[in-house]
Amino acid sequence: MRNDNTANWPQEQCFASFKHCLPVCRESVYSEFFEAFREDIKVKRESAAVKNLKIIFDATFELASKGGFDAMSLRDLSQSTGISMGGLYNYIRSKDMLAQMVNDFLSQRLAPLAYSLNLESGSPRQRLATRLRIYIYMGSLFRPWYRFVYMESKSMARQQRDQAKQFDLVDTAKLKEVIEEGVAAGEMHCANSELTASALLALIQDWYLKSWKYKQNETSTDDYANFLVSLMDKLLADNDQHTHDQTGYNDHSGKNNQ
Amino acid sequence: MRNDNTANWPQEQCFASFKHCLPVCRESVYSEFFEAFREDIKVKRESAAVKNLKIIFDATFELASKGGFDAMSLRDLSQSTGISMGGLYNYIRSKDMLAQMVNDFLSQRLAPLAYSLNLESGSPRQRLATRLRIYIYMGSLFRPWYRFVYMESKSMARQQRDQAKQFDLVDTAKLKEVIEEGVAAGEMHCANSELTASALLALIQDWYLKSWKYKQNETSTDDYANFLVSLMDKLLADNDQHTHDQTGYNDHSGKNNQ
DNA sequence: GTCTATATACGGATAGAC
DNA sequence: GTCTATCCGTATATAGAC
Repeated sequence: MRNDNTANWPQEQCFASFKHCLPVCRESVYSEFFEAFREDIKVKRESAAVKNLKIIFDATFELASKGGFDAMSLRDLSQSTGISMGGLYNYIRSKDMLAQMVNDFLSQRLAPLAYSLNLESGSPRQRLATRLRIYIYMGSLFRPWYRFVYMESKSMARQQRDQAKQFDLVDTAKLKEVIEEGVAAGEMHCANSELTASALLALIQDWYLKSWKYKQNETSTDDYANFLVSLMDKLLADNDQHTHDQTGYNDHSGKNNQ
Repeated sequence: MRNDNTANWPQEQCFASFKHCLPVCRESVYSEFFEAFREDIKVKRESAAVKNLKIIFDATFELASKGGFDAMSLRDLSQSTGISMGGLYNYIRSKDMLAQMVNDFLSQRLAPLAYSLNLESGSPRQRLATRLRIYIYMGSLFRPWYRFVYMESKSMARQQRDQAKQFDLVDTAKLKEVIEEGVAAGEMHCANSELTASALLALIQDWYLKSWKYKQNETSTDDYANFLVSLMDKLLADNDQHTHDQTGYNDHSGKNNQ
């Protein structure tokens, strides 16, 4: 369903071009999903399965987003999808597994897609900007998935829970690494790369966590990505003229960080 | 239990001085809580009530932080507190009310405390920095309360849920207002005050949402507050030399914002 | 003021008809 | 492949003893 001039994304960095290069789109995602979980899904006819998977998981995201996954009963889900309780169990092994499927699919199938794009070319500054954009674009495309995993990972088995924290740390570390390459190259300035990377990640997550807010004030995906990149540029600017004076406030920034 | 040179906080802006000026501390908070909910609490002897309220709510925060409020059963809570099921119902009207008490106490009692401090003196830049610090310091003092309300507001009654979003918008608007004063005064530069305010709020929230992470990398409250203020200074710096060039990327920032 | 025992309902899961 | 009917555990909440 997609072309694969995948390796050449950084041509013109906007949401539209990103979608065009990514090998999966919002519409084809449940075909991938079916393939990933063939073994667990009792229904074997692909057309029927894909159709119902979409109904079931879209409804799950909807219901879980108000009240949380734990508050959602399978009876709610049954009613909301029009699929009977017994029917649901042909698509999921258990309620817990339903959550785990979302988590696993996002972390093992969707998120890695982004890394199939070419991330390693260009200056550190360019690579950092590209990374930020990819996170935002992925968040826009698969927002309910990201949101669900962020909000509900705590409800999952210990293994998944630890994994979620691990991903947070890994993502932070990756951003930090590029920042430090930029600093080493003399292209950036940064007093605390750990906290700066953390902040960038927090702003990435805010994009899919507070979609209601950004929808309300009509911030588009490209608006947000552009804002985030320009924020990054300001944070990492190399002007040593430390902006304003510190106006009497004690700045212990030397103590920051590990 | 506290002095009240409340009106003069912005003396030396660090966590220690903030705690000293605030009329409530972590230890006295459940006395305030008891007073706020006298009517709902069947136990009338204050000493016993305050002691058990602390046990009950601290345990609630602990249990809700892993698994979520909805996944926590009152049996869990009973076991964890050493108070019987029947006993618990002398302190709360229902499980739902338990969550609502946290929400109401934070929004009506704790959060307003910060506004008793003097926020209106100084330049816009100073006032903005003071606001950011207050949010961070309040987050450090009452982290479980803030965390709970952020994570569990979706599980509450519609009224509380809408209120939580409302507070987010109000906080954003307040930050935005000060930013725009700074811009008007020629003290700051900002292309999109709405998104900038949103970003600052997201970073404030990250402080109490990801405490595990900041504990792990040994970022202290003052470290984070200082970082956030310096980040703000960079974002709002008035140098029109737009940092780096945009290196081939299309920047639609003119289209940003509503 | 705190406990034990219990009423009542609801949720997850499955068996078996169609 | 989907539905209905049902089992059974667990949850909230309360009544009443001490």
